[in-house]
Amino acid sequence: MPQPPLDAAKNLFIRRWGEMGASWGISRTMAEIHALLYLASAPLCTDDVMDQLEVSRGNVSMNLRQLVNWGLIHRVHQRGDRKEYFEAEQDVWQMFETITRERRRREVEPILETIDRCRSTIDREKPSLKGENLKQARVYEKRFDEMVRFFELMNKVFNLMTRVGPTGLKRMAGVLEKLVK
Amino acid sequence: MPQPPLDAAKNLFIRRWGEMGASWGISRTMAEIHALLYLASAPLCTDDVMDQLEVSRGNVSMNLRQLVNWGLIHRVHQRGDRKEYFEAEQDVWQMFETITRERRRREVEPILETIDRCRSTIDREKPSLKGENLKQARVYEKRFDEMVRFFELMNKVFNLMTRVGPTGLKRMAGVLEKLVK
DNA sequence: TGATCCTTTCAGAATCTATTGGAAGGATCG
DNA sequence: CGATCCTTCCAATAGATTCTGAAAGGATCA
Repeated sequence: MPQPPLDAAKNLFIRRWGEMGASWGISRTMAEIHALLYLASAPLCTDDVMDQLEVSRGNVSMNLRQLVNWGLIHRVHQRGDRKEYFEAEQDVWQMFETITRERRRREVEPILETIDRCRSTIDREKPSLKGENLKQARVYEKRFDEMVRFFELMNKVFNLMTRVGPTGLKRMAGVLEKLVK
Repeated sequence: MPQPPLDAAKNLFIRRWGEMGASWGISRTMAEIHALLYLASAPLCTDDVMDQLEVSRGNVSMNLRQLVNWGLIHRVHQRGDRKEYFEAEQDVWQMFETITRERRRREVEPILETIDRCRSTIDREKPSLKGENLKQARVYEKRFDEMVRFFELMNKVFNLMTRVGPTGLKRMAGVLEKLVK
């Protein structure tokens, strides 16, 4: 007994959000659960999710946990009910902050650390190299340094972006627009 | 007969870049090939890649093609040689532009289009709803609108970022830093 | 034209990831 | 305490992705 009109929109959004998640590292189901909770006007419990998305209990449990770990959804206790309920972070900017923070921690930091190690190796070996090898070392140095500089600037910009929020960002967009001209 | 010192750094970077790619939607091998070419001081051919990464010819061929499609590497003809060679885009900012453009096209645009459709559905149905359903409709409206606004602002900011490049961005970081205080 | 060299394609195999469903673990209640 | 209700874990399996290797397709050369 679904109410067709609104559910059509809801399901469409959920499906698309799931696909999008899949092209990130997020599993389709995890993204769908997130979408479902994002749209929900009240917290949902495990069974609600199971019914609406038609996935198993174990699967829902796992993915809810991951979402909680990421900080994209929160556990909510409904008084007078033993079940646990979940609700999504509603503020899109908060979501953005959470996602970029997590992704940077999981993806950017390791690569920066790796490049750092690579740089040290090269610095260490460079004095004893000559000819072709020295040339090669110089190329590596240049590439690594450019990449580090890029990531560090990006890090900074994203930090600032989350701190100034949407209003600040809009103002910033204004400034940039003048720069472009 | 590898020259150990530099290869250690190279291989470390390649491996890490591969892992990172995997946590995006990019296959490990594709990312590794990209890393290999990014570090290379001269264009490489299919066999070079096969040898260095120990993957099959077919695999290399497929992934090179994808990388070319993305615009992350370019075909290069070495005069006096029938083979095709490949070199990576060296400019990190150019890389960034390419990647964000592609990802926005593949990921952000579809979701915006979907939300648009969802919005229309709701607008269309809203007049005929009442009570609980109307309330629900209003919640959906709010959520969708917030999300659209977010993506549109982001789109704008990214466009500007790629247009002003690193120098502009640094200047912008300065402006933002003042805003934060 | 035939020989050579290189690239692309693709079906099947290997590998990796996600999902299920049942069993085990904890709470809370009477 | 046992009964009930809910969550989590996990081994087996289903499903998806990636990779291989061989065959076919194109170029270029003499």
